[in-house]
Amino acid sequence: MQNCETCIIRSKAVNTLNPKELRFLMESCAETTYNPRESIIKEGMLSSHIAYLKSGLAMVSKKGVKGVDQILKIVQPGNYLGLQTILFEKVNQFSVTALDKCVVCFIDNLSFKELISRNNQFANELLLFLCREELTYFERFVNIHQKQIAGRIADIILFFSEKIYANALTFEMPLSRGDIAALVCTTRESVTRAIKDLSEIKTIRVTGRKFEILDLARLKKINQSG
Amino acid sequence: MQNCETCIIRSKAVNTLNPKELRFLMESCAETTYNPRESIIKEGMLSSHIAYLKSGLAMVSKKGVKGVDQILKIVQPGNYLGLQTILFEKVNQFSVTALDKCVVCFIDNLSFKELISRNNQFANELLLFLCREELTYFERFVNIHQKQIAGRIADIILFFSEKIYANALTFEMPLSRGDIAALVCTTRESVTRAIKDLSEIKTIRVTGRKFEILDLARLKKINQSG
DNA sequence: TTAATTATTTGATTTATATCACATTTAATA
DNA sequence: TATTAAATGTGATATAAATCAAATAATTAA
Repeated sequence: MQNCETCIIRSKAVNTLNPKELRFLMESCAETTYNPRESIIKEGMLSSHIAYLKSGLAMVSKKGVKGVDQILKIVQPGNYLGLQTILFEKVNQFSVTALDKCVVCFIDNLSFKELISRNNQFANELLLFLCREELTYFERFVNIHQKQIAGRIADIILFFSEKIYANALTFEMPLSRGDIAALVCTTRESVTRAIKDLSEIKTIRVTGRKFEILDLARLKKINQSG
Repeated sequence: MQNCETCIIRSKAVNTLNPKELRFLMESCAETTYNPRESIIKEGMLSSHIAYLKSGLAMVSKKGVKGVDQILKIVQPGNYLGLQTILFEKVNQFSVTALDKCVVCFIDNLSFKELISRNNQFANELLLFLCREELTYFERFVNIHQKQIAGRIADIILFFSEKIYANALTFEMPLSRGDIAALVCTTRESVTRAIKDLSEIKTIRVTGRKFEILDLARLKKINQSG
């Protein structure tokens, strides 16, 4: 059993719970640690719990018609993972894989639903969470097709720099070239070439998985212009 | 003021309201009728209401980096339109346009939020609605890149036949060739060509906007195989 | 350390689709 | 009904990116 009362990365939703509800949550909560590349949620498997990422970095992916996995998003600590599956209790509609060492809290579906119907502030926060997520997908959907590969690569480099590594200009990319391809809807080879192109015009410097942004303004421009 | 009490296309969420709450909803509700191609919600404009599609067909679209509008989805009666904007009260993140003659109910944001916090069954139904929507987007996102144009066109023909026109094999397409392009992420010309290709192998017959499915099995196969 | 995988890079080639330019049909308006 | 405008179709061409194939580089296992 976890101590949700002292958890420092509690979700906004959990923050709305009263002491009694929080104890109820604690009693139906279990914490697990994952190594990099370990599967946290497996698409097609029976789902019984909602996952909450306490620490580490994870990715959400889903199989398409060709059987190839596409990465839907990178998840940071403080986010729910299987929220959308509350509906389809039966099977997971996507996979979640650890990129770092990850600490994940699991809450069983039933208890989670119980909290939703008990506390409407809790439900409200979840609503906001889902709305925000959906708008992010809209953005992503609309842009991924209107940009060519260099633009999309610029986009994810900026994403990691800004969103994941707090505006660091140098960072270690947790994704392989193949992962990046699955994230921006292209092939491994095209990712390599796009990175090479961006390097040749001195916008970035890349050695293996170490990424360094040399010309932030230009990178942003490439991201915008596609 | 509308009569929500007798509305036959009430959302599952609204069905959870008690008589008092329903009256509250009615008092903050206004109904408007739109002609085909009329704008119901305009991206970038200040948003103050949540829209609910009572009848007709509408499309949700959003501008990408290139300034080109992409169609995110086709909305059928019984669905909320601006739900995701509850968060960003300021501006609409997408546009909604009528395809048919549409009847739309508007509820002001504040009253809607009030209902969420008053009735947790209401909030719960909205949660389920958003979850279902998100899973649909996942599906769409993952597949649109793994299929080539013929497969995507097959997909939307099947979508209209099955989902919009109750499995009718003959139907009037409410979208122009350009709209279809915006929906499946391609160009007007490529849509024309794909339709021509499908027609030549006698899978469909198309005259103007009249679509007829001749070989359903084959169309489904093309949809699956990409 | 060496061998054996696995990941990445690079070049050559192919292909699906975008783009351009123009013809034709259909719908809207005077 | 004639005139204009908008939507659609069609061919030629260009191009971004996929695919194929093979060489390096980097990990992992023995």
